[in-house]
Amino acid sequence: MTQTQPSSGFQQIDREGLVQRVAKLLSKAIVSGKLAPGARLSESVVARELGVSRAPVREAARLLESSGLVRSEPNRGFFVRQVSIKALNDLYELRLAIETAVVERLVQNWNDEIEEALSAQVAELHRVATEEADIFTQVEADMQFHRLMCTGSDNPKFLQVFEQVAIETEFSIMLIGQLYDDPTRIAETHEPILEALRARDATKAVSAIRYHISEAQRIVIDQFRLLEEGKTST
Amino acid sequence: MTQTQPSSGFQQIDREGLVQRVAKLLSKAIVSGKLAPGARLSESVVARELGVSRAPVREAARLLESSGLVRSEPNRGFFVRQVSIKALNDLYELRLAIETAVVERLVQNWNDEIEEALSAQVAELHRVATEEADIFTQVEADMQFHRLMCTGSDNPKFLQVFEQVAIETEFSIMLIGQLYDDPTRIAETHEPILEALRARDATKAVSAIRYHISEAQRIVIDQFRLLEEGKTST
DNA sequence: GAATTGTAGATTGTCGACAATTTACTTGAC
DNA sequence: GTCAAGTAAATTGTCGACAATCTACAATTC
Repeated sequence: MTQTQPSSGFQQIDREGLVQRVAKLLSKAIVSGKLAPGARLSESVVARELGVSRAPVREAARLLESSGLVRSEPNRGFFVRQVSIKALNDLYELRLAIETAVVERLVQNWNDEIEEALSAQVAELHRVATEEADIFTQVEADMQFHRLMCTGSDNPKFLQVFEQVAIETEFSIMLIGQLYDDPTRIAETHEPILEALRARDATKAVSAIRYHISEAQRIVIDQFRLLEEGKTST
Repeated sequence: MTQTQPSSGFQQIDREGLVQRVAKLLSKAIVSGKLAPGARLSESVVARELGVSRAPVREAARLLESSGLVRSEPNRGFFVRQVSIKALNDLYELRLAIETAVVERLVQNWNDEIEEALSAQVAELHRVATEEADIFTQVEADMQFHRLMCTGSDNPKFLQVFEQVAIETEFSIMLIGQLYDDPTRIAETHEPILEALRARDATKAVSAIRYHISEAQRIVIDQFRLLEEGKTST
């Protein structure tokens, strides 16, 4: 039983392994562009940089490999995968396939708990759009909505796949966020999905999510193309 | 340029790392039931058993973790996941979502090369059904057909997800294979898919794959339920 | 001068050992 | 007898070191 202590007011201390922390740090460095795409990431350099041994770095790299952020070549090490226009396209195709299936299941096992969670998350999306300016918080909130949908689908495998592409997804949402002048626009795009789910209308929900993802796809690709053109011309 | 030497007749030698081999061995041990579901898999025991150090075992376990065959608890180690009826159901739901999207793309970028590969694989399915009795070879051939479809979809992420659930998929096909009295039946169930793809009929192809997977799902669940009942009664 | 072979440096792959943590058992108090 | 605390064995987490492999460059041959 995972009963929490009666309001001891203590926060859970750093109960995640070194491997996870290294992986998080690495992925942040990659999506933020600190590590150039295609660059070899040397185990010893990373290990020295973070002040740990090479073993946890290797395991973290293998973790990131399965989420597609780095690729490994035997006896040659790990390399940073580059996000290409095609890769982003492929990512959204995958998300379309997964999340379509997710909303279909969500309509089936819709209940108050899920409704509560998703509604609250849309509210949160509006809140962070108005109160806070931090783009990263907004991206996190957007991700969380989709994560909640996957969780609610009651199929852990959907969530698992989502988490695997989560980092790239996060990266792409960041691109979207930079495009919209009005941050509340992000929040609004999620409402039709929630509405269709509330009505338990499978057809409507599917087309809502398809529209949502396709629009995001279009925006991300456009934005990314601009970003690349700017890079090559400078 | 990856130009092959002019027919030197040499075969590529075992160019995969120790980690991959350990992972393959472990996964085989799990799906074959040698390692009981829920059992803790001790690093030192596995390492000693295979005659290697613990480091490659740990990395292999982490690899298997991302394919959902084992789960890890911090400071407690790795445990083999149990395949439940629900897990199999979930697996097939995921495959349905993925492979539906795959055939949709396959219809779009259909070409002679893909047609050749898939046709050959169906022929291979027939061959192993008649000539050889080895169930494992048949399962491998079945898997390969679906893998080829994912490859042909030209979206690496689909293939990636497929490979992740590959081991469980293999396990489930094994169950199907044991059910059919006539092994050629497996080969035949793949023909409607290929036909629809050849005709480049998206609607037909989607319903063919949906039928194929749903039937497989039904059979696997039934077979697995029998297996479990037999276990509890003995 | 171009291509091949040889060699030195660097990097990954694997290992055995020690530290940190968990687990199972024993001991003791009530 | 039950519960708690303490303790020892076992297991995982991390590390530094050595072996295997790759990369880059120099030397040699044609």
